[in-house]
Amino acid sequence: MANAADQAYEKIGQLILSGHFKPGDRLSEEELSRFSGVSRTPVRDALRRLEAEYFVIIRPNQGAEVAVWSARDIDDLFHMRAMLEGMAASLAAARRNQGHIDALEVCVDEIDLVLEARGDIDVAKFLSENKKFHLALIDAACSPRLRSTISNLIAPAVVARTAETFSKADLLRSNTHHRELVEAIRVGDRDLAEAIMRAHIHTAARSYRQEVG
Amino acid sequence: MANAADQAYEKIGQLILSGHFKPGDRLSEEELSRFSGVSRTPVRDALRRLEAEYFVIIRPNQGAEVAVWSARDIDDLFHMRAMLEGMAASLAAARRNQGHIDALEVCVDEIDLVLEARGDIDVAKFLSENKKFHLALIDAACSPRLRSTISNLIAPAVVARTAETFSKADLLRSNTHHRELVEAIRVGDRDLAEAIMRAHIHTAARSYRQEVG
DNA sequence: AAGCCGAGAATTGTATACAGTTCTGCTGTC
DNA sequence: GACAGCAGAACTGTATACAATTCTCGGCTT
Repeated sequence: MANAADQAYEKIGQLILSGHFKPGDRLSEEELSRFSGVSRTPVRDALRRLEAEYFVIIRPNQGAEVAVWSARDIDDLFHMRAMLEGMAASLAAARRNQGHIDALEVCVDEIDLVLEARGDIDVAKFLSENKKFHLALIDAACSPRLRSTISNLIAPAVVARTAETFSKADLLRSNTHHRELVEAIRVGDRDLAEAIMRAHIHTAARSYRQEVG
Repeated sequence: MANAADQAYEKIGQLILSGHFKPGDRLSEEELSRFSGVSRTPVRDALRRLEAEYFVIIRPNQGAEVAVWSARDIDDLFHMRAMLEGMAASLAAARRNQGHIDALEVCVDEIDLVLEARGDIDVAKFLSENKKFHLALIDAACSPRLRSTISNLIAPAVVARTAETFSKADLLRSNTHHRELVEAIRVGDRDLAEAIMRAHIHTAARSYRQEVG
């Protein structure tokens, strides 16, 4: 990481994901400063970013704490993603651009490579490639506003962990969705693209609920 | 305003809205610091917030500039608001809570008071009361994640200025929508509440387009 | 003449010192 | 014994000094 703020952001995120800090725990700026090895200034910067992603909650003059996610919060999150990423898919189909479509295809191929590998699936690799696909789709929508809004929704841990308990069949189906989506975008079918994306997210939500909730 | 960061936030927002800084203009931290009368630290804080609301664009190590809004950006913004505030209306109808419904009603009554006043309509007052209604609706949805996401979309100037060119008939119709919406929430009709809200936002988008675009 | 290069200036990023607020726990009162 | 009130501590918020990066512009090379 280039700058101190990103460094702090990464470190704090890890500390939350790893369970070192649990939901509801107080986050002292000085303590985080020691953990991340940078001063309080970039730590504060990182905390504001994490607040935007709903990782932490900041109360003026009263510091930050790790956000508590209720089942309802997670349902709402998936619903929002379904709508907004559905919109992104629709826009991508409307404003289709060859470069962006090519990028999407590369992502889908990469995910297939991970899934076709012999032995156990590299889940971490799948997750990062999957994230790339979703980011590429947002870029294909050519809407900076939509991009920044969705980015804040994708970052949360809940999302990053969704696939950890997926079966191989689930993962294969997921990438089939991706292929169908890219095809719908290529031919410019907005409604189909949007519908596929919504179904894709709602499927993920269902898997998550079965596993966790 | 209590703290320096809010002060800077308000001042910078005013400078952009008033046209002192135009889209694409560079925003120097030191200059903003002089304008707002606080040091660079809270100015930086304010700039990050304004970035989340897409008022400004920040490039690492290269400073901030006033964001340029294309017609497409504004269309997308309205579309996003229609979906998300529609979702909020739906949730409010599902999770209906008397306190929140009462609050909504107070807002609608307040707006009627503004509209029924003799002489010219106090547009500023209408706008602030209208904003209160939309915020009260978000609260009624009882979804903190949705709340913070929508808040970032409501803040932009484009939205705040939508009603400045409305006719009195438009404003009356707008509040009629509000009343119908509250009624739908009261009886727990999620679909109706969502549909009314979406129509309400799309109506605003149409008026905006006729006037500006 | 066009373009590359580098020193200096200007600006952002970070650390640290200080100010202001909130929290804690004791004390005194009823 | 319960509770209000008040130091003192701990923490967040802000200002300022310093470091690192980027920008500017004159001079040099081709």
